[in-house]
Amino acid sequence: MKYNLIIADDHKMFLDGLLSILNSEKDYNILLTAKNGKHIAKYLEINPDEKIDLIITDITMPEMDGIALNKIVKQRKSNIKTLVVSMHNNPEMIDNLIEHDVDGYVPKNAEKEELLKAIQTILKGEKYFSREIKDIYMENKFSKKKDEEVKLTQREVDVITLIAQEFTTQEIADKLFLSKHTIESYRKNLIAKLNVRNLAGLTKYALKMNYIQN
Amino acid sequence: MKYNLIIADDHKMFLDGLLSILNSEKDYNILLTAKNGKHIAKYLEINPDEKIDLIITDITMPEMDGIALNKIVKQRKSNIKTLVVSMHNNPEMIDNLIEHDVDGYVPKNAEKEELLKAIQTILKGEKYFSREIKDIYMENKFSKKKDEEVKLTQREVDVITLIAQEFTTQEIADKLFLSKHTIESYRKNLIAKLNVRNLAGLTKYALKMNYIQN
DNA sequence: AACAGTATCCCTGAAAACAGGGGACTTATT
DNA sequence: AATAAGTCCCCTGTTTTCAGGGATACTGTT
Repeated sequence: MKYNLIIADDHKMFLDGLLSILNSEKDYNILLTAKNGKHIAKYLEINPDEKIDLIITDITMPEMDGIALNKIVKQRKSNIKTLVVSMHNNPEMIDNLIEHDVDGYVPKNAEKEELLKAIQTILKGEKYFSREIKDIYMENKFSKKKDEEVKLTQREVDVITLIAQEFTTQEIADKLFLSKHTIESYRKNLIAKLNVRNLAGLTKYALKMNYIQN
Repeated sequence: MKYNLIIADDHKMFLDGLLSILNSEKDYNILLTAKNGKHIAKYLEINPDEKIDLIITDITMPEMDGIALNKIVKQRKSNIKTLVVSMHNNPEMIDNLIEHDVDGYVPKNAEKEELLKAIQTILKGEKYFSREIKDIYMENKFSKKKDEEVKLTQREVDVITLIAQEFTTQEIADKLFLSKHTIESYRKNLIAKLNVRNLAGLTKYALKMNYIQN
């Protein structure tokens, strides 16, 4: 029985590379390749019952990035594994992905042997993170202790994301179908929670956490 | 007679992809692959008489990047062609490379057919630039006026930098020994000049321009 | 001498942000 | 059953931002 794989990467040549690596392995069947997460999300929606074992995805892609894709996949509790292959190695992204239960993370400059090992490990039901990624993650966790870790709720993330996109309180209220008072409360709480002084601080936090792109 | 190619890319998986594409073409012989420009520069130094037809290179690499490598290759007047394959498409890099007489530029999200076409075209002695790259280059050349409009004065840079650091108007006024009205004027002008809506927009601009670090 | 650009300061008035409270309802955890 | 956490709404004020004006003065260029 072959494993069914899906790959998302907007760099076609990289995709070709991945395909040539995986096609020479007889255990893997590539179901689908896509240049952004949206295609895959749609595919999952249309084919809810198809057996999909693993989605390999880049992080930065147009329309829907790997972080959003992983989130969608993991929210549906469908036992589809996810492996991120990326050249980005910033701690917040890694943190975000691990918190959303990604199954593995391999940098793009890894050897193909490592990629194959990662895939095998994940398909066995274990996690696989490259040494480099683990180091970055740990380093980040240790230095976080100083600044006392803050965790935002989903709603708070929604609000700060919109704030950082330059929407006014009233506009955000309209978008989320809430009262403007509520949004004001959220902003107030966010400023207190994140220990910043104003919009500028919230915006920088949102950027650091990759809630928005710049 | 086969063509001799050299490839430089620090992403090994991408390198694998490129190799698998080129190995299935019988006209090309891969002399060397390297994960940065320095290895190649050294190789050229040691083997000054070897027939090398084309160097395919990424831009961002550790130690010596593709821009520096291209510069070295083109300075020695050795008739070695250079093709850049990159995911970066910022106008300044493209400009720089074209000025240093690179022979071609293909984005990493191009199809493999386009890559092969680029290689063939360059080996015939012509230049090859993807439509996308040409567009960015032209857009940049023609819109110089627009850029000048968005140029900030030193004082404006001072103010936006402090704004993005979460200082209030009064604090900025104190720091710069100005009236708070002046700072308000600057903020107003900045918002108009940069075509943003509020503090969040200014903050993002300051980050993009590296006036502040995040 | 006229002009463009920059830097500085001021005004009004409306809109938004911010500080610092309270309360109610839902869901998850203990 | 009690508690905690999260979401949502509201109030009273004060401060700040923001839009749209105008004004003076210095500098370098034409």
